[in-house]
Amino acid sequence: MKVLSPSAGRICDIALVHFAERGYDASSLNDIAVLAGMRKPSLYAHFKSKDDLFSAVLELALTTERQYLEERFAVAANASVSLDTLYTDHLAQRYESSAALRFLLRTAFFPPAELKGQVSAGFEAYLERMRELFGISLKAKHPTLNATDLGIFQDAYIGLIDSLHVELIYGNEETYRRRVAALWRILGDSIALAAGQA
Amino acid sequence: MKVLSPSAGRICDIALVHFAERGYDASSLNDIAVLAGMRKPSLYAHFKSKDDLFSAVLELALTTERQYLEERFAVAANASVSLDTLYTDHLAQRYESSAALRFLLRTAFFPPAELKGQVSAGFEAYLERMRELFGISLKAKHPTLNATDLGIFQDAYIGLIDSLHVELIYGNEETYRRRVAALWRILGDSIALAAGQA
Amino acid sequence: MKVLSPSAGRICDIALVHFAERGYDASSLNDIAVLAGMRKPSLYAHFKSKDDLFSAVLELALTTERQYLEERFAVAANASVSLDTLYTDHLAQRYESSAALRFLLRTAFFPPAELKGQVSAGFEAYLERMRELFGISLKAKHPTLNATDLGIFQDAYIGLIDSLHVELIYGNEETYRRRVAALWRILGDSIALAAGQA
Amino acid sequence: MKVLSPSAGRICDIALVHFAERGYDASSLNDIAVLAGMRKPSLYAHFKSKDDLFSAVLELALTTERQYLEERFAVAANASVSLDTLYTDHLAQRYESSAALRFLLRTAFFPPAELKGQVSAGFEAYLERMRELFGISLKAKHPTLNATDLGIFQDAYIGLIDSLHVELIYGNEETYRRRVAALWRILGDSIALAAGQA
DNA sequence: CATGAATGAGACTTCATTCAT
DNA sequence: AATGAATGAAGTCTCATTCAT
Repeated sequence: MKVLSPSAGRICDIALVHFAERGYDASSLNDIAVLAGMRKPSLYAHFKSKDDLFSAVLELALTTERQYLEERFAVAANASVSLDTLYTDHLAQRYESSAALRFLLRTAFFPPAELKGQVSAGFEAYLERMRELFGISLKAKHPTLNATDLGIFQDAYIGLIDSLHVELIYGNEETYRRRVAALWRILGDSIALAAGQA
Repeated sequence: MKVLSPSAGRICDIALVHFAERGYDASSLNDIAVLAGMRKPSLYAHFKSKDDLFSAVLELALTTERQYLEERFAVAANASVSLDTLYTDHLAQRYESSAALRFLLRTAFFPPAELKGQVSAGFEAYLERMRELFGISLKAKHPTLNATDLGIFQDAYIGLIDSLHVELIYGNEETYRRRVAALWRILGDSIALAAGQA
Repeated sequence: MKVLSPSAGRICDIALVHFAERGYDASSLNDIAVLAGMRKPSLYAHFKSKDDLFSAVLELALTTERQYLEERFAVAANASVSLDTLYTDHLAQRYESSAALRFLLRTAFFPPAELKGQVSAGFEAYLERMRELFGISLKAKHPTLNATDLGIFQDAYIGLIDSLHVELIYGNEETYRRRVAALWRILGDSIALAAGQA
Repeated sequence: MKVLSPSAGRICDIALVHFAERGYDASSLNDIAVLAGMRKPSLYAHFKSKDDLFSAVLELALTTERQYLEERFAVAANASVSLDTLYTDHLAQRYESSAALRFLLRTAFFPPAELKGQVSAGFEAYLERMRELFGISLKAKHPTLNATDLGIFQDAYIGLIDSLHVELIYGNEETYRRRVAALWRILGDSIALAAGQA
C-alpha cells in the first residue's frame, strides 16, 4: 500500500466515484481529470496508466471497507448487540454513503479482464475477514454451537450479505427491507434451533 | 417480441455471449459482426443501433430464462421433488450452459445507463415470477404454512437465489457448494419450524 | 430528354424537393427512397446512380422552369402588361411554389463537382432564353431603343433577376420587397431616359 | 471572437478554403487535417466538433470581409473616387483572391441547417454595414438627394452587389463584365436623374 | 419492379497514451 | 506537477452501390 501524494489522493477519490457509477470501460480518463481540476495528461504524473489508477482505487476501496468492517464488528465486543444489528442494519446506509463499497461490489462482480486476479484476491480476503468476524461474534453469543454448525452459519451469513448487496444494487428499497427481514428470520431460526439443541 | 430473421437471430446469439462476457461498453460491434461472419455495417441491416441490438438480446435472454424457469418448476407439480432440488440444484449448471442467464445477471446488476428502465422492468418481472412459482411449490409441500410465513420464505428464497447468482459470478466452485448447503440448511430449518408449529 | 416511367417520375419529384432543400451532398438516397415509398436498392431499378438521378432531376427542373418562362412571357404578347409585372411580380410566389426553381438556383450556384458542366450549360441556356424573351418584350414596348441600349437593359434585367433570386434564398420578405422596388426603379428610370432621348 | 492559437489559426485558414470550395457537407475533417499537416484526431485538440470548426471559420471570414469593406470604403473619404470604382471595381479580384468572400457567399446562400441562425445573423450585419457605407459615400457625392431616394439607391446597390456576387459564382468573366457595366449604367442614370431633379 | 442482405469506403468522434515544454 | 499538441487505434454509424432472389 503506497502512500499517495495529496493530488493523487484527490484523483483517487474522484475516480472511485466515477468507476463506481460507470464501471471501468465506460469511465473516461478525460472526465476524471476534468473533475479533478486538471487535464488528462496530468493524470500520468500520478499514475502510469488507466489500469494503474484503477488498481490504486481498488486498494483504496479495499482499505476503506476493511477498516469499516473492523470498526463495525468491534462494537459487538463491547456492547451486547444483537447479531442482526451487528452489520446488516448499517449496510444500506453504508452502501449509499460509501462509493468505496459500491465500487468494490461492481468490481468484484465484473472486474476488467486484465485485473481479474488482483480484484478477486482482494475481495475474497475482505469477505473472508467478514466471515471470521461474524464467526467470533456468533461464538460469543452462542458458545454452545459446535464447529460444524458455526461454519455453516458463517457461510450463510456471507451469502446473506451478498444477497443484500445485490438488492442494494437493484436499488429497490421496499424489496430490500423485506429481504433483510426474511433472511434474518431464517438465519435466526436456524441458529436458535442449533443453539437450543446443543 | 418481434420475430427475428435467421441472420438477426444468429447475430443475437453471438451478441448474447459477447455482451455476457464483456458487458455493454467493452463489446464492439466489429467483433460481433466478424463472429457472425459478416462485416460491421451489415449489422445495421438487422438492428438500427447498438442499443437496438442490445435490447433485442435482452428480450431474447429474458424469454429464454423465463421459459427455463417454467420448465423447471413444472417438474415439481408432477413428481414429489424435494424443495432444494427444485431449482437450485440445476442453477450452477444452468449458469455455465446459459449465456442468457449470465447476460441477464450482468445486465440486471449493472445495466447500461440508457437502458436502465427496460432492463429493470424485465428482470424484476422475471424474479417476481420465480417468487410466485416458488410460493406455489412451497404451499404444495407445506399446506399448513400461513400467508405471512409463506411470503417471508418467498422473499428468502429470492434472496437465496440472488446470493447463489453472486457466488456463481465469483466463480469459486467450492465456496458455491458450501453456500448452497448453508443457505438451504437455514431455509429448511426455518420452514420446518414454521410448518411444525402450525 | 428521356421519358420517365411513372415510378421514376415520382422519385424525381421527391428527389427534386430533397435536393432543393439539402443540396446534393446532404441528400441521402435512403431518405429519398423511403419518401418515395420504397427501399434504397429499388432506386437502382430506375436510375443507375445518384448522379444519374440528380441529372434526371436537373433535366426535369430545367424543363419545368423553361416552360414556366415561356408561359409567363407569352402573356406579354397578348395583353399590354407593364414590364415590371411581366415576370418579377410572380417571382416570389414562383420561388415558394416551385421546388424546381429552388433546386435550379442551388444547383446553378454550387453544382456538385462532377456535374458542373451539365449544370452550367443547362442553366446558362435558361438565363439566355430569359434574356431573349425580355429583349423581345422590351423592344415591343420601346421600339425606339437602339441595339446597344437594348443589350444593356437585357443584361441589367438578368442581373436584376439574379439579385432577386438571391434575396429569395436569403428568405427575408421585407428586404425582398424593398429590393424589387429599388431595382425596378433604377431600371425604369434608365429605360425611360434612353427611350426618351431616342 | 476568441483568439486562436497558431495551429488553430492555420487549421482555420485551410478549412476556410476547403469549405469555400466544397461546402460544409462535402468537406471532410480528414482532408482538412492532412492539409494542415496533422492527423484527424488532432483537430479535436483545437475544435470540439466539425460545427465548432465551421463556426470559427465563419467568424474568421466575417471579420476578414468586414475589415476589407471598411478599408475599401475608407478610400472614398480621402480621394474623389467615382462611385463605381468605389467597391465594384475590386469585387472580381477580391472574389478571386479571398477565400473568405467565397466561403461567405456559399455559406450565406446555403448554410448548413444547424448553423442557419448564426450564419444569417452574421451575414445580414455584413450587408447592412455595406449598405450604410454606400449610403455615406453616395450622400457625400450627391448631397441633394432626399432621404427616400437615398434609401432606394442603397437598396439597389446591395441588390447590385448580390447580383455581381452571383455572376462571380457562375464564373463567366465576359458575362460578369457586361453585367457590371449594365447595372452601373442603370444605377448611374437613376441617381443622375434624382440628383438633377433636386 | 422490388428488396433483403451484404459491403468497402469513409464519415465524425473518443480513447488512452506520449512527449516536449 | 502540469499541459498543449499530437496520434494510432478503435468506436458507432451512414453512404452509395451490388447482387441474388
